[in-house]
Amino acid sequence: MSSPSSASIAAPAVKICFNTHCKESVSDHQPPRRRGWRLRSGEIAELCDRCSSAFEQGTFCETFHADDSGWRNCETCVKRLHCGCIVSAQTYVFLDAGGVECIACARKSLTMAPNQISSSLVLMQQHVPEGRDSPAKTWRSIATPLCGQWRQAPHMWNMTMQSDLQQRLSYEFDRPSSIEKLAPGGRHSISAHEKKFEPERKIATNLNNISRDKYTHGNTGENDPMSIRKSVSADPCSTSSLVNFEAKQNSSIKLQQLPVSKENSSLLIGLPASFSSSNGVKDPMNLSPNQPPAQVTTPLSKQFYPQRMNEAELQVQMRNGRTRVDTYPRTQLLPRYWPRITNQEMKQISGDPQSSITPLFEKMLSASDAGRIGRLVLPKKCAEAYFPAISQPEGLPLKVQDASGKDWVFQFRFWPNNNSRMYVLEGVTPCIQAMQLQAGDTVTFSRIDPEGKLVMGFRKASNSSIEQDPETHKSSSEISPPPEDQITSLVQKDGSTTKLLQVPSKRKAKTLGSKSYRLRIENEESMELKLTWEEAQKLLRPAPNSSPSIVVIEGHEFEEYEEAPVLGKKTYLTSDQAGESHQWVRCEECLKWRKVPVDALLLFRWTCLENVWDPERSSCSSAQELSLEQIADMVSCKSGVLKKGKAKAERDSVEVSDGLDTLANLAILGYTKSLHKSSQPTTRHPRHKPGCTCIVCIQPPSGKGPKHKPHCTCNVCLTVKRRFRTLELRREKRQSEKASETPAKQKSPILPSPLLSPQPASMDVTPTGPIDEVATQKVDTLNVDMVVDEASDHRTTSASPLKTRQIDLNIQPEREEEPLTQHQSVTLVPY
DNA sequence: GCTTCGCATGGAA
DNA sequence: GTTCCATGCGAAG
Repeated sequence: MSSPSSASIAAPAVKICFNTHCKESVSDHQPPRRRGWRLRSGEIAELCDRCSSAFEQGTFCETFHADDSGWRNCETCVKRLHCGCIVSAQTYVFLDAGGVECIACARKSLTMAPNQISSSLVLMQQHVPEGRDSPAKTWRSIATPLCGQWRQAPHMWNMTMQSDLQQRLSYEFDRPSSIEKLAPGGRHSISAHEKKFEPERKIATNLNNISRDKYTHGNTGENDPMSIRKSVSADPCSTSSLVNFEAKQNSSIKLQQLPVSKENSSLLIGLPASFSSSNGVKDPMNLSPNQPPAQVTTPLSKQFYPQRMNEAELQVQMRNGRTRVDTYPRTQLLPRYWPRITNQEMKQISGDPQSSITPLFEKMLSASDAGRIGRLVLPKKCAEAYFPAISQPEGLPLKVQDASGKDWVFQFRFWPNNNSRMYVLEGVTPCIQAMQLQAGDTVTFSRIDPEGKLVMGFRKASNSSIEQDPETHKSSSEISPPPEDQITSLVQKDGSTTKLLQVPSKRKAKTLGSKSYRLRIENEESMELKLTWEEAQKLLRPAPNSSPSIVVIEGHEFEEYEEAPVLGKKTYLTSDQAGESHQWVRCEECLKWRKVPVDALLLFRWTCLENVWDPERSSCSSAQELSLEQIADMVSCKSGVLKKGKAKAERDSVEVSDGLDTLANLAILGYTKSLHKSSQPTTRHPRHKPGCTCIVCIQPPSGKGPKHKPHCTCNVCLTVKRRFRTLELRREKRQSEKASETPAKQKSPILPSPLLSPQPASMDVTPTGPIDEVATQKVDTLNVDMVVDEASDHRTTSASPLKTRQIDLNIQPEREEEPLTQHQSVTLVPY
């Protein structure tokens, strides 16, 4: 049985209307109006007058396919679309986020955001089988240009397919000799990556078959798309099969910025050239084991392989339409590496219509990256996708322009790592310092074409404070001008600096793992934890509304607080010429410096309104006493002093730093609200100095130090024993006072008491036997858990986040593995 | 003793 | 279970 297509094509003299629902004959003198849709073979379906009219009016499917499956609605205008046949294949596009959109709406979208639609839509149009929705239906539809392509969720399926197609097509069509390698089973290897995406492989395999068919059937055009089309069977309603080449060729959707030769555009749009290792060693990113060695086609690649750029390769580039760096499926990168630059910004940067900027990727600097080691770890996929392939660990120098227009040369190299590679940029310290970047800041890599210049922008971490949830990002019309700190500097090819709007995102916080938690804390502008012990001591304040009790230990009188300390406001102390000391503090609101009494202990977010000592300057509108110079002197002087003494201070404080970190983190983690409350004069404990024997200072750091024997009589043990007894007695007294009014359901997570029942579940609360014995046993291991607990009196309610927060001042990593016995596990509660 | 380099390790995705 | 990557750490300079 011959198909309609073969009938119409093979026997032009006696033509029947291509519409299978129609048996009308078609005149030989075919007027244009009788031409219908383009077949996959490249021919145009020939229709009778009636069908042609229906087609031209866009009612063909409604007329003839009304009962067929595949009807959907345009996501934008809700118009009914038949997605089940080739007739209407050009009237809609698949959306990245799932669903379909009519071509009219798609055009509008394209006008607004050409780049973000082009490739994905075309690819989807081409390759997505019928009825196969995007696997990522939860992704938000791209509604506005400013939502930008970089904010789109990845379309893994689409991307993977693209990658695979790229491999195969570039392999098959770029290489005249490839015919020998197209024999069945001739595929050399299937990567794990491909195995994961078997459907895509099938599609690509079908393409393989097309190609093979092309050759085996003796078509002559080496790269003639038409010859391929002819080899494709034409089933008018089989959009589920293979590739709709016409979708690309005829669609009004054009791939922007893609120089595509007319002849091959339908086949080769989006196909990459590829970098390859200079020595021919296969790079993981090389597209095929048989990939030609040097399809170096990008301007960027000129920087790396100028000698390899020849006319033939340029032709390849032109044929392929896009360069390797352009076409590497960006969505294969982890979202945290997606560059957050919108099309608008790119236009703004490129300025010159002949040039364009291509955001490549970005990376938030880790502590290691920003540290003095001078190595910036590059995400592997980014490095392999956007930087030149390197085969030797030594790598090669890479010139990158920074935001100030200065050129930097980094060594782009890798280390072998777990059968893989770890890519780094070496020698970045000067650049990072010049940009004043630190851990948590983000560097962005982009490329300006046609120069191919690599540019390195940056974004300070302070953006995080204004980051929005991408789920709630606004449409273009709602977007207001960006705050200044959302602007990233980037350098144009002429050296001038262009400011880039950085689309806020919440991604950073999401991608920060626990390992990076400290990093995040460090980025909290308001939480400057990069403190020496002495600095931190000055900043610690008793929790608001907590009243101290006095305890005397070793002759020292202590104020004990039952709540965790909070961080106070950082201030500067100065002395005037008369020798009088002043304390200077900066208002959180107006940033003006105010003078306060030396002994004033201020809130973390102190403002002028709280300047009770100087009514004239208790408003942000009041003038500042200090000149800018004086402020600069004061700050720089103090900072300098701090830095000078930093090494020593760190050494001095190392033994308590862990406890301090924990204290500080604690204050941040759960009690930021406390920071805003008033703080009263704090502990009378003398400043912690070397030699201090307080319970904090005597702790060995992080599990270091000798284990204490059961009958150890050292200062630590004696102190702990004493304190435990004191605390226990006090607690018992308190609890007995409350016993009558507190339901038994109140389980103390802290300490046992005859008045408490049932037995607490917490491991920290399982002592039995005499207090002293328990205390001694606890001291034996010196696993002193300082339970920061509101639970002493009214604080035993479950609502308190403090309840379960523990500070282990004697951190012993191995402790977690040690099962606590009933006797061993007891918690001391220093107040 | 300090810095740099290269690799190893282990937590996170 | 695998891969990635932040960071630790020892060797070498």
